Amino acid sequence: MMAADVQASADAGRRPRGRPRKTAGERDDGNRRHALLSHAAHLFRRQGFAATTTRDIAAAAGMQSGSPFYHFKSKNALLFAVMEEGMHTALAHQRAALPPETLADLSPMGQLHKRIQAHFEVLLGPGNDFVPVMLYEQRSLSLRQHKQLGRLVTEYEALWSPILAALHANGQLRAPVGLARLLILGALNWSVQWFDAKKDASLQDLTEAAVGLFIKES
Amino acid sequence: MMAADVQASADAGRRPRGRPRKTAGERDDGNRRHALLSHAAHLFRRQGFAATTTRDIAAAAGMQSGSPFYHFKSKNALLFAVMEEGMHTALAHQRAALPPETLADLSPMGQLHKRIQAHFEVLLGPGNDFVPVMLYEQRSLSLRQHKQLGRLVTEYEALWSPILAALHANGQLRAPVGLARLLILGALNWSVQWFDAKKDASLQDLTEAAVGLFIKES
DNA sequence: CCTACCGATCGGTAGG
DNA sequence: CCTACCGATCGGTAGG
Repeated sequence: MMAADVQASADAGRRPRGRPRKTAGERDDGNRRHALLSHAAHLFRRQGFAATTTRDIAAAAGMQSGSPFYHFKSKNALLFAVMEEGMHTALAHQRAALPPETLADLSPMGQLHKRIQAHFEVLLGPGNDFVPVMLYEQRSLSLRQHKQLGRLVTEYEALWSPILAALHANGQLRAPVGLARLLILGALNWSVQWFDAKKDASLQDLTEAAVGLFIKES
Repeated sequence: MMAADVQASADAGRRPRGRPRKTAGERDDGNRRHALLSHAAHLFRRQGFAATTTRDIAAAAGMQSGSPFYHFKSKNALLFAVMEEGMHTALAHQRAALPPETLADLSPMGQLHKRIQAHFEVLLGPGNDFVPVMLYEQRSLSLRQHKQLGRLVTEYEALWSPILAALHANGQLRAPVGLARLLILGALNWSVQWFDAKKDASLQDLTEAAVGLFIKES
């Protein structure tokens, strides 16, 4: 579900006990590193970046307080890595949900429906803390980090613009395309604040409501 | 524009120089207290609550590091006071923009237009940091604070529901009223993230775009 | 509201 | 990745 869980422990031999020791030739770097990432994402989302300590993250991953800095050069680098993974997940999910070669088979409204559905799935699906962190913690990024992430964000927005332009041309979307995109994505992103997987509506209900809200009768 | 700027220094007599000293009988409590509030709002918005120190706030208000605690019992109490003022401002502005007795003169769509415009004015108008802080820092509230603020939020939402219900009955709003309200307010609130008073559109453009996006032709 | 201060915590590092 | 640690900072308080 969530990007790559690189190689776990391939060599499942007897281990003395206690913490796993890496023997020569065994590389589980990606393993521990990603454990840090995903606990960081969870804590950043719940408490915010500034209110989360590197000790919290280390403890959640079962490490000692200094160990995160073996994998990441700073707390900030950890945040950026979380956000980058969030964007990559979102982009991959959108591309899988609406592959370029199937575009011709769907009406603009059908395409928007797919986009909105995929957006909600990544944003509100179980265990996806990476994207919410990306949306709500950009303030804590350095300027260069912000610019670098901005490239991925632009890429993501570009997936929406042609669809909205077609709807606008159709008369199914009033409002200038640029503002419409910002308002629509805002409506979707804000759902992180109130959507509760238990009560409330399902992701499907949400998707229908959003399409109905934005799109005029054909 | 921004709630109450209680009594400034009524007794504008000669002051020795240096910091103002309160002589017996002179009470400028509200004055300094509100200076703290408004600098806190500004810093909380720019840096986030957790990343802002009480020393930052004190310095911005021209005080020493311990002085904010003379006015507020904790950093958290300061945050709550900022949010409460934010909600009171928003409620007051909505009521002024669409007084109950004028409701009958406007179509549901005209009413929604007024509501959206007033919302943008408070959210994006100059010097209004209180509402953005309220929207984006609720995570840092205690449970009782959150509940107390929740009452004001409910009050605010109640200003929208009848209008949306009327539009729904009219056929001008597709999507269930409850979800529509959440999605619409989300679209508006997210504008804090991207609206730049300089470039981009004006508040007026934004309002037109939002109404056009949500509402079907009459 | 200032002065002077405390205890606790935090991000990060050396050295293995 | 752990151990042991440092310098800096932070929220808050006593006492005036």
